[in-house]
Amino acid sequence: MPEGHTLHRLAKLHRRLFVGAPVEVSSPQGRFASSASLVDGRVLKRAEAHGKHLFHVYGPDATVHVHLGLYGTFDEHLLPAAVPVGQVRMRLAGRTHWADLRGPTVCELLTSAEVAAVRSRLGPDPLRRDADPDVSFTRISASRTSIAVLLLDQKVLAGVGNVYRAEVLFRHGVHPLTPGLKIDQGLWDLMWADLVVLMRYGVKVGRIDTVRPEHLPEATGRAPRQDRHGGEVYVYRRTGMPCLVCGTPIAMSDLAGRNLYWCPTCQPE
DNA sequence: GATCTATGTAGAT
DNA sequence: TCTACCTAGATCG
Repeated sequence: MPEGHTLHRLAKLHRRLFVGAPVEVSSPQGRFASSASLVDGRVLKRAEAHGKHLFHVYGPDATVHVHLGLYGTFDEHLLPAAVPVGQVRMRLAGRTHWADLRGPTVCELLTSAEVAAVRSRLGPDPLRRDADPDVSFTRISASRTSIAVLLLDQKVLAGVGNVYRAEVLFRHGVHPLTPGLKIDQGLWDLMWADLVVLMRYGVKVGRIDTVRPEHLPEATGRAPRQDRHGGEVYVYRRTGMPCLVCGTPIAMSDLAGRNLYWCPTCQPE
């Protein structure tokens, strides 16, 4: 379930469970074994997220960089640790809890300079206090590329994935193929502020809910709950189902290899 | 049990 | 624009 909120939630959880104490780090699967041995037993200093990237900082020259990709997962449990099941890339064991990482796109040990290089390729993250939405707007307003593609470009802004993209475009009545340069500053400021609210909520509850109460199926009697991703949304994966606002069937198409969902009536061209 | 699909990205073409 | 990566839940039969 990895959009930015998932990684920030993990960072928060790992701060609580592991930061400030020595951590046993291993790689039952073996693919991370040599790096794990370099941080095994050291005190975890910080855990933080930038966009969809997670960083476990052990020292100035030892940070574990994790990207979950499409199917990576972390799971955390109370000690004692169980025998590893399946392909566990990295296992952490602290004073009270242990955690397993499976299926990440990236799990690597970096120096602080390498971390800086990774982060320099990321745009502002709506979930970080240091984020400047104008940096995103500068790129968006200079681009003929569609806003739907720009929202997934992690250099433009970091942390938004396919669900938040679809939902924020719906909530602002923006057609996905609108060129970036047609998005004015006022609209972008509203979309950014909305992402901050939606994604902070996602960090808090651990799932993506974007539907206003008055639009919920219970209130409208219009459509059954759509729960495939664990939350309540307007358009994501609701192809052919009636729009919660106007009843028009939700549309889907492929855009740059990703599924795109929108309401043809609420988001006119 | 087999098959399909996906909230992502890098690298090849 | 295409493919590989590599996991789990949903769906099919």
